[in-house]
Amino acid sequence: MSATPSETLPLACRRHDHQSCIEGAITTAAKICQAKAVKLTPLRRQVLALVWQSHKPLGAYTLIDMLAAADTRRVAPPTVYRALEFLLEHRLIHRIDSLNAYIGCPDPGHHHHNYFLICLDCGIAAECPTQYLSPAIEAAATAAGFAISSQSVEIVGRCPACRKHADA
Amino acid sequence: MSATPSETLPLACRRHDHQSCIEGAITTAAKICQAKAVKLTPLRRQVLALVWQSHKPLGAYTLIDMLAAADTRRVAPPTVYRALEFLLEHRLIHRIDSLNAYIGCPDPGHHHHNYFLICLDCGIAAECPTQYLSPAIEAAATAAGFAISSQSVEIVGRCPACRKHADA
DNA sequence: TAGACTATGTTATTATATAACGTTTTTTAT
DNA sequence: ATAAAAAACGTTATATAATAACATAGTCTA
Ligand SMILES: [Zn+2]
Ligand SMILES: [Zn+2]
Ligand SMILES: [Zn+2]
Ligand SMILES: [Zn+2]
Repeated sequence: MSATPSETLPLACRRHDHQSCIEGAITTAAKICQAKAVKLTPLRRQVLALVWQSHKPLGAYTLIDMLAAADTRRVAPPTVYRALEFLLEHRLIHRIDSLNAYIGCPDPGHHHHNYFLICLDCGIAAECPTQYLSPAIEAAATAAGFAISSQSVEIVGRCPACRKHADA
Repeated sequence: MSATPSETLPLACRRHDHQSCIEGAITTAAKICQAKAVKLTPLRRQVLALVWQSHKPLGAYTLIDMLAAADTRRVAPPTVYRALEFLLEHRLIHRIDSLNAYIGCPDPGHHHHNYFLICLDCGIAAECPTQYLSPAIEAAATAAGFAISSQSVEIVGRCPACRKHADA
């Protein structure tokens, strides 16, 4: 395995202060919602925080269980799906189609696409920088005469950390 | 809209003799299965033919309904899912994660990835040539230190034919 | 404060997929 | 040819993901 400069390693794959991931995500979300004059209600905020509990995508029903564990109240599916819908609409989270799961967006301020690197060992999903992929996708669509409306890339493999373990 | 040379237009988007798509797919599948010494049973062949009824991805339960309509016998989900699993395993079909649906592979002989252009108007899904995307995806994964195991690109938009209608 | 609107609660249902086990058919080994 | 094994398919039940339809509560505005 060739070394990868640590600056290019996805944050999700590096040791980091994850608490500040969570706090930053909530703070940013609050700002964005305020700017848009939409409401980040307690429920929506709580679901966002739960989605951010790790860098692993979580399913809707897992979130329901987590809500139940946190609150001693069990919400029904529509409740959490509505919160997810809101968070998706305002691009605060992404949906990973191949996993039926949801993950926090680390950069909701800037419009970008659904590009993910997903580790089949540890389950983390890291957003994939746009620079390599976006031009290629546009070229492919243009060549075929398609007008792009949305796009998604899901690369499944083994993350740097898990590769190290596997090698050892 | 800029003109696209018709040679680069996906077959799915052009007028064509679709009967020969179906027949070609079955013939090729039969050859591949023979070469691998695996069995393209009547059920598997029938599911493959149904998947190929159009260039639109079909869900498993739609296939069950189509089997029922064709045969006056209704198979249970596991039956069709097993056939789909076989066809997926031998790369005779692809799964479109964003649609929970399945589509025939026009070139099962050559290993390639799950790259699709999907029309949100007419529903067709065209395989996307590898040349633009594959290097970009490899570059993105390498930069992040990921070892790729599988990859999928789903570009949703409007196909050339539907763009024409929309323009008119 | 009435009316409109938004958000959440509640119940039921739909859609997608798999587990577990039984039967039939095909293949392989004797 | 026949027994054992494997593969394919049938059947029932269930898991998992998502939404429809309607009720209630909170919020904003006129
Ligand atoms: Zn973090
Ligand atoms: Zn990993
Ligand atoms: Zn065709
Ligand atoms: Zn179309």
